Amino acid sequence: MAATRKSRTAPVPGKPVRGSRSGRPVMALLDLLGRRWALRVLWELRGERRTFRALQEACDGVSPAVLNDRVRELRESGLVDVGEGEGYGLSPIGRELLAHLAPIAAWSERWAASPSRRRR
Amino acid sequence: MAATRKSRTAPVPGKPVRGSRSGRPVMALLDLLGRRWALRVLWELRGERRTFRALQEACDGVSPAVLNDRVRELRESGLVDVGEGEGYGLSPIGRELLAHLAPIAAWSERWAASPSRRRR
DNA sequence: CGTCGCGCTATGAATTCCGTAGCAAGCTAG
DNA sequence: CTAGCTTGCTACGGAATTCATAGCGCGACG
Repeated sequence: MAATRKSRTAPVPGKPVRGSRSGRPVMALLDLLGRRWALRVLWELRGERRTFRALQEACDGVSPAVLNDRVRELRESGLVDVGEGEGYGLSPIGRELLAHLAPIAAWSERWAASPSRRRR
Repeated sequence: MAATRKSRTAPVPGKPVRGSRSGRPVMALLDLLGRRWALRVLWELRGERRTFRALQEACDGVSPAVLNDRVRELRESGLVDVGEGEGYGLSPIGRELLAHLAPIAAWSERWAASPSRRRR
């Protein structure tokens, strides 16, 4: 079919997702956030809203095809919304998720200095 | 000699990673966790340690090639360790990360029931 | 020896992602 | 009206990643 190109379905809690048939919300989340640029897009929206092109630039020039896929999935899952002339931004529940991601950014600083990060 | 196959390099804080040249730890983390199965592997190790095959089964039969890649990356970044005859498990700092991921699982339950997941 | 489970590799195909180019629509100014 | 600009997004070919399946080498049994 492919109305346009590819109509990949965004992972939605309550339905089976890639890698899990259980339908547990956490599995849908792990699938959604495990896609390339998904976490980064959310991260770059943590502050103010951004237009498509501003978001693309913030994500180090990610290709618009992929960005559009991620943004659509994040909108379908309700984490991101669009406003007329306002660009993209986090929805209320999306902002809740980011609130949990913030301490992880702080953790990553400790991680960077961690001695357990040995290479081999 | 790491691998006969292409040994992809794990993202390491302090060095440029895919999609970001800044070297900021949070970018390395977003790259590391944005790879397929990475979050899921950490999630399945949140409890007790698991052997390679047990971990594979827990992840709905992910292919061993990918699992080995993820596990190697997670080990190189110090989040996961291996014990002789003990299988894979979280390192101390890895357990710190999971502590932050736990409330996100609780959040996902609220997300699943969220009405904002229906609009647009 | 035969068999088992283990960690892990090999391989070819399917899917996803990337980089670049460019279109249609909505301005704004001349 | 026409030219020039920005914005959201699609097209396309090629590169990278992920997938499913088969199977190797090893050690522990019996």
